Amino acid sequence: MTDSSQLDKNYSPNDIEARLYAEWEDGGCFKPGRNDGEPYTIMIPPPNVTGVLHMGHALNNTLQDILCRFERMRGRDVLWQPGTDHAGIATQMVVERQLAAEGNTSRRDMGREAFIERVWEWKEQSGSTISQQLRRLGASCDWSRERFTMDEGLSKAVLKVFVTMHEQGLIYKDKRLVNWDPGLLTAVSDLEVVQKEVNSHMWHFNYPLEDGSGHITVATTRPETMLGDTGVAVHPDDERYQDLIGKYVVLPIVGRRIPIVADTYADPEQGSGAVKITPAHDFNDFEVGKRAGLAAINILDQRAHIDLSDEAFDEMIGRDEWQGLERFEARAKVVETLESLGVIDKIEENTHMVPFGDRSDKVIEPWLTDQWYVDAATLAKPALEAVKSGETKFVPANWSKTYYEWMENIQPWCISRQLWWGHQIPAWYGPDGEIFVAESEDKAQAKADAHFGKPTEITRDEDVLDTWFSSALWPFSTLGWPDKTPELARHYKTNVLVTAFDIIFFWVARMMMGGLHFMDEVPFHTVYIHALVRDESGAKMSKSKGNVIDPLNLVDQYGADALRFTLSSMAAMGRDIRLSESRVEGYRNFGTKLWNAARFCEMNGCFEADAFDPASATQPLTKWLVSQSVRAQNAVTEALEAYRFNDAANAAYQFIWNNFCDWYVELAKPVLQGDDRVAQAEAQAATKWALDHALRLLHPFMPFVTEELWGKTATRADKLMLDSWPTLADGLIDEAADDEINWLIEAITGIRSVRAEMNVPAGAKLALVAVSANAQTRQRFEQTKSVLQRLTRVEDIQFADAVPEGAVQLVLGEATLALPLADVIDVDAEKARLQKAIGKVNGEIKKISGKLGNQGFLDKAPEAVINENKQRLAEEEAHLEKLGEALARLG
RNA sequence: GGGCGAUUAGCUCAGCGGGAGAGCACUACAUUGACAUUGUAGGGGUCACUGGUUCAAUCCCAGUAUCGCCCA
Repeated sequence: MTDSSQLDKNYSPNDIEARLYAEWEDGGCFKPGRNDGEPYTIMIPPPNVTGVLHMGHALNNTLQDILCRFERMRGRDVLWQPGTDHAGIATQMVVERQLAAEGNTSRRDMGREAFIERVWEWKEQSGSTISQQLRRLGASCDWSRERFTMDEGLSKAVLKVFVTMHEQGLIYKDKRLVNWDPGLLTAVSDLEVVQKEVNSHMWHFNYPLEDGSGHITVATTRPETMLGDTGVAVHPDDERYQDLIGKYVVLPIVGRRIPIVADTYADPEQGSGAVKITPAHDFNDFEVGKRAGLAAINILDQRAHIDLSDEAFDEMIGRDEWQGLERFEARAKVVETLESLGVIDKIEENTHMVPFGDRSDKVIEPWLTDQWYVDAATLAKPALEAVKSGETKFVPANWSKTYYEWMENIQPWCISRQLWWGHQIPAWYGPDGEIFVAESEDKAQAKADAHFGKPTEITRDEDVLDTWFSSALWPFSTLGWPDKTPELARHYKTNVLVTAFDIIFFWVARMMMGGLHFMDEVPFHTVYIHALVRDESGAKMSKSKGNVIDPLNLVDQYGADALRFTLSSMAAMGRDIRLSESRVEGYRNFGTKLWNAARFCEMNGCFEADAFDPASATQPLTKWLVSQSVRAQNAVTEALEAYRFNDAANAAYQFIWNNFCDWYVELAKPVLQGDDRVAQAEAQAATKWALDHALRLLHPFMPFVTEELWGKTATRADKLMLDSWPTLADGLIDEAADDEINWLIEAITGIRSVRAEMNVPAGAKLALVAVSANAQTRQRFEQTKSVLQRLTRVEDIQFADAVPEGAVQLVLGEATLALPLADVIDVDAEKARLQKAIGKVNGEIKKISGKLGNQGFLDKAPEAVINENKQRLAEEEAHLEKLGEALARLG
């Protein structure tokens, strides 16, 4: 046969992907509202606008796209809402770096307005990187609805939420310790702080007792903070210090008189058991200070330089020497000074955890400032309840524990940031500091004028809100809230949030709180938590380790489909994914396999075949194909419904490669290429039908190659992505046809196996003698003769009552298949082969009969299990007998 | 310290109360047959260890060891 195919010999993803994506997008295929199906909605976890696609995004969005394409084909009205968040700190840093590189003025020189204008310019030029990259993965989001957290509409939502929550007392201003980044000069969230192990020292200081009766030794990793010490704590039960509680020490250098207090925070096992308390510069000390009524004295400015301008230092001798020292210089000076005072007990090597800003890599300072807070504990209650009651379900369920932990221990959420890029806080201050919160300056002015009884000048709070404040509103602000839009009514609550576990705190928690408070309904029905993608050796991918695999690089090399399939086939629940490139290569080959199966169809006239009605198949092989199609469809569907992406992908893979390509196509060749026109027509129709079925089942995983083949294999009314998901009835499964084809497969495999084991040259044609075959087996041989001969290189099939001399024998059901090999056979090798088989069967028999000989088993095991074992035993015994006979014949 | 999880073939991982699986790698054979980005066949496992529950444990429970992650 000549290569008559219109299809190229190989599938070339690079040529095809961009074109198909444009066709989908331009054709409006991603938009909701194409049908009146039940809505299905997924909100993308908005990537950072400065972000570039990494493996985590690739997995996350592949899974979302699989769900969207699956549900779209099932007739749901799908909205996958895309967009990005404005990433306050990250974006501001990017632009500031750009300014610096250009040798331009800093943002402070430039002024707020000009700077923000500049950020918007950057956003217009570079802000759509990740959106473009998601397109390359095949993501079927509705880009016409793309949103950005700084959009006008979303900003309106932010204002409304802030003002409302302030009125409700859920947003307030407070003076508390925050994580202060002295590099970026802003408060940052707990989640933006990374703890790193640092080799340093533990310094032990002797603080002299005020009464001159001695000293108490305190240990610290941060000597410089001693300038702000306002107490020393010991454990109330610590016998060593019972008489010291309530006494005072005199703080060296400063001269401050500070009390020794009892507090369980002091750990008797740690160091000396006594701990210095610096409430203004340590989170734990702050709590101790509150309990013991100790003052909090701030000793650092915003850059973390020493600032002793607090009145507590008014009496201090030599205060000026310290003023303005950088914190680490101050540390050295404190140690040096204490040394000269002779109050250092000892200095030990010590490794401990130090907080660093994840963006700035500067050591974070707990710092006492005025900030805006959300009363997260109050909002967390309904959010917690919603998961406990099952209104929102975590998949896998054990992640709900992580969520509970977080929600139950939630702290007030600091939402103000000392940045310019972001939503400026809608709060204005009167001359006396009175706060006016309103959605616009006019309204705030009106409030102020009313308050003061005359026109009064007000100034706006300089700070902006945490990016997550606007992200928390994402599931409804993107749908038009606070306006009552049709989209909001139709698509909230959303069906599922797909995200990684490290984002549970960022996303899930905050969106749950926001959604419940403002929509009175949870934002998602289900939260699906997927794995983290690691490198081949299991390490988290990071730039500093240099083990980052760029997903787009893999897309270039192997195609988006191959990457998507790899990720989904490895996306088992609750596990990490170790990505290896060979796996991606393997699934690229899978795409090629499918492609060539389509070429085969074309070359065999299947493209022009009539429509096939699976219910009216007549040939066992076509019936078997239908059965396999039904089983594959059920397996993929059930797995996707349960978010078992790996099972779904593997079911599709197995159907296409093993069932369709390896067996069906091979078995159908004699029919497709034979003379029986009726059988041929049925086979052609069935082949085409099954190929379409395969394209549908595989589409969510490999959208490009399936769509391309869909278009190439027939004239279609519409795109595959808009076609329907198969829903074949279970009744189409034909057990009898399955048995027959399975028998055939077993026969072929058995004969091939014997040939290979006996080193029969691949080209050698053999004769086959079926001994003691019953009527059904004889009939099967007659029916499948041509394909059996073709696939096993058997020339002739005969039936006999006795095994001929010098034959290799294999047992198939009640029959023994003999391959006369008189001239080639190695009797010893054949004996060894049969003995090995006998050994295997004997092992099985021993195991099963052991079970059946156990009275407990017979009494307590379910009847079905007992019967199954009895049947297996009978089969194995019959098999053993035949093998024994075969061995005996060899003499 | 609190929590979660892992340990199954050389590697990466599924499975999970009743017959140990996949992909890759490996070995042998096959090259004008849809496809060598292939096909056929094969080797390879005390399912970490120790107890317990059960008629039956890779699977459930407890403990041990090793490794990971999250929170403090």
